[in-house]
Amino acid sequence: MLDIKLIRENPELVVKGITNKKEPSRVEEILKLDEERRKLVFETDELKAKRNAGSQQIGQIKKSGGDAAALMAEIKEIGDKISGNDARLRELDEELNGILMYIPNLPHESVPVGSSAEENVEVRRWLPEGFSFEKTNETLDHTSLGKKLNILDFERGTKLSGSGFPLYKGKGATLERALINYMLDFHLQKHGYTEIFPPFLVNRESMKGTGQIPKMEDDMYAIEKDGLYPIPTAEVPLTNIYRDETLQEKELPIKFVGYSACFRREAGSYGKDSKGFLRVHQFNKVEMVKFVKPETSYDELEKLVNDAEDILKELQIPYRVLMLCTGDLSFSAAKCYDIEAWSPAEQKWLEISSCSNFENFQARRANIKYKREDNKKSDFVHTLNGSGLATSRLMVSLLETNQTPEGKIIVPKALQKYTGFAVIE
RNA sequence: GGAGAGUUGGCAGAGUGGUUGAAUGCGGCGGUCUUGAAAACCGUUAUACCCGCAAGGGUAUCCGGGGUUCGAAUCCCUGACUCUCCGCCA
Repeated sequence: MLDIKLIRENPELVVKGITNKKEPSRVEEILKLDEERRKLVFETDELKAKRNAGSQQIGQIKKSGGDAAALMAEIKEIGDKISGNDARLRELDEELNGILMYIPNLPHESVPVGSSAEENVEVRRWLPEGFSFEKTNETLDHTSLGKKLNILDFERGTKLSGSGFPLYKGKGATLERALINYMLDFHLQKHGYTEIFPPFLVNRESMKGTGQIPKMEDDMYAIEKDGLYPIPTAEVPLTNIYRDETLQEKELPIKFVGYSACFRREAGSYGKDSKGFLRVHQFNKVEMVKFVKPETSYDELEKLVNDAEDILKELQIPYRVLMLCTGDLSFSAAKCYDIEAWSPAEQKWLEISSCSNFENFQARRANIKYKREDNKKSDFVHTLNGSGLATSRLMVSLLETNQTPEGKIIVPKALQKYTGFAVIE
């Protein structure tokens, strides 16, 4: 949520940011509603002041045994006017809020202006020693490998739940679990995060807090009977941990890491990247979330990306880091780096992590503040999050990069103590 | 699922429909005293919004939302949550 004051005072700046994000700007509408609202608030507050004074007077008259009927009638009239104004005010608030909830965060000034993914900027890439982009005749894709080695069963996953619900089997299941545990331990031990095991279903307020709702509502699963939503990422519970709370400055930065299953409807994306793990409705992800002071959030973003990259380096997975351009930036993000791992069989890069700084956009929605030590005032924190990492597409790259010409999988060294085996054959 | 009790400021806890943003205690902050500290004493101690250059003023907030009333922390309706007992259950 953007600060209404920012919109009021710098409308052209806001319009520019929204336009660069390829979102509809409704700033004119907002300004009009805001003005009407303020006028009405002023008028109504004055009426209320009058009523309060009158009511007190009535109390005094009654106490001293006088007749207050005339004054009571007069004040009642004011009261009726107030009721009318309040009703209109509620309408205005609802309307204004409704629009504000759909206004995206503004891109940071360092973000390249662009209209689509093609204009994202590659900032670096990392390749293991001796790595080659060449695809040999023997290179199998992850679905073939999964079938051949009997570790992935997409067909039966579909039988159970529908397409996009992968089923891992045998060493595949173990490998998946090992990957999750390995990544969690890595961030805990090497990067100093605190582990959270969150609920996988959250209420509507939480979904609003991080910005999934209302804009992306169609992409979310919903359990209507209970008013709950299966989380699309652990970002939602992890960030909402401090919803409606005020933190102390000395507590910051707070760094959480947590595993969750992630559920996404992927509405409207049928047919795109539908093979195997490339686009699924349920996947596993280890997510990092930070609450930081505003002045440090961009440094923290760089560190966050590095934390995610460290995993890939140790797993010897080729990857590149992209800075997203304004047009590809998500609704809530001010700046975002994507990490993409190389898929030898697909011969393309697959997004496996997205690390974003939301500045105070989420903190405003979720009302997460901190008390400053210098002036004792409270201010919104900045929130960040990044996948560290999503397992499904990582699994694609992991299986494909570590296959031998005979179609076996060599488990990366770092994972072996988690899997208990070194080869899948 | 059934029955009951509850939710008040950072915390504990009082509160009769009428100058209650809210007693009291603790904590926090500032000060006096002290070589320093403790103790004691004195003072202070929320948030949001609106008007205003400012000083300042106003409004709202006692779990959320609606209502009754000239006036609601207090009465009514509704939702959420917590606790106790019963039932069911991995």
